[in-house]
Amino acid sequence: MTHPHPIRTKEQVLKDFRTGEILDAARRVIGELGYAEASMERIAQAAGVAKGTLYLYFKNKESLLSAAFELGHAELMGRTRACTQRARGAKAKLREIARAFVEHCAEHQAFYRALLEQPALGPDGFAGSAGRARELVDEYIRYLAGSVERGIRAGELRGVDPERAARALVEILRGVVALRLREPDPTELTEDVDTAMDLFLHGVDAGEPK
Amino acid sequence: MTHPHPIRTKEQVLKDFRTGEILDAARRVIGELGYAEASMERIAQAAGVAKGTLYLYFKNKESLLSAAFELGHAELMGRTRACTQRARGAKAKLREIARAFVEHCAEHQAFYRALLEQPALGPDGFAGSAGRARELVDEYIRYLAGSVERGIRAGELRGVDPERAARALVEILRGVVALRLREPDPTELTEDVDTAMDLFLHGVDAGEPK
DNA sequence: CAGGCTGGTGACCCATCGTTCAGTGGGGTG
DNA sequence: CACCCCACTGAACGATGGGTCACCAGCCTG
Repeated sequence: MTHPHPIRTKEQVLKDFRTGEILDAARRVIGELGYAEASMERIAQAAGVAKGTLYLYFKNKESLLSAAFELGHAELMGRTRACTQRARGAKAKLREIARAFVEHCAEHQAFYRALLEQPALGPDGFAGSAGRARELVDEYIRYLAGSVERGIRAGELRGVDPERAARALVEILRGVVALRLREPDPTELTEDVDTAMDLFLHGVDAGEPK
Repeated sequence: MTHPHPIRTKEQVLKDFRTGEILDAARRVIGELGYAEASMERIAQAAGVAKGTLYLYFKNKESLLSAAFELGHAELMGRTRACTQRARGAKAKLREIARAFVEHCAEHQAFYRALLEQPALGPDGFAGSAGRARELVDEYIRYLAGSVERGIRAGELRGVDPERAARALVEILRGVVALRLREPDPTELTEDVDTAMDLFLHGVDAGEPK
């Protein structure tokens, strides 16, 4: 994504760099102030540029925010794919994925609150980038559903609807993240993830392990 | 709630009536347009009064919206309590509660999207009524946790953390509602609730029924 | 070094929204 | 019938925020 072609030097590189800086600033601002308070002015300030400069790199606010979502999504997907490859067995994979999800959300703080709220939002939600955000969430859920489905075929998980199960897992994790964001540091992250996975797995597990 | 005292006639009754009309209008507008688009102007329009009139009944936007949340919450709690009394056994109770929840959300359409999104919102979320909304959601969750706890003591449910389990259930149902609001009429409501409860119960059930 | 080109600037424009308040009209009272 | 009272109105106001554009400065070129 950073190197689509090894050609185009100088201006292009600089442009990409500035774009990245702005997107990072946007995520920071959204994370700290919440979506509603994330004005173009504040984002520009956080990025150390003037408001007008944002419009040299993005058509408007909506496209800037969409790009910010896209970036966060790409990072999460990368991490998730790594988990899938690293761990052995469907249950272990899902547990790793859950941990990665909660960690990723915690790292980017409240930025993901916005993303997590999105799937329920209405006609245009905020500004119109809701549509894209929903697609990204759906893509993530479909990816998890794939893991669930393979687990089912391997006989490791019960024969549930993979997509609904994946959605339920994401919703549960969303709840965990929401709670963790609200309260300073209630319990260890691992413990929260374990509890959530215990609840989830016994609704999906094919049977008692022994 | 409608009749705190049988005294105070005329003005008071009229005032209560207008207040109710405005709150209904507010819920309608929030439901149809989403929270971000729910301006005082639109709410006034929907209620058939002038914008200024709203300020005769509510101090400001925040208190109006808080009152609207309060109303919806009271309705949901009433329905939920009825379910708790009607059904026999923890699992049956929870199933009824789940159905009532999804139905109630469906009836008030997207209004509950806003409420459901709330728990994850940031410092002040929108306008500041987020704090109150969070409290209401928490109260609802605590109520469910009570049902779960009694189920555990009765040996009907596994010994999980009641509050976390209740939260997980609400989150799962939230996902169901979000999906139903997004797509016209994917499946029968009962089926969705059953699927969700199947996923949830097998994570809480004390053991195989046979 | 002169001149233009280009990325960056921030004051400005306009729309929107929450909130206010001087005015009004219709129903109740004497 | 005249008067007043007050619920209601909606124009107006200040604040805020997205988007624009005339201007500026630094650098490359000739």
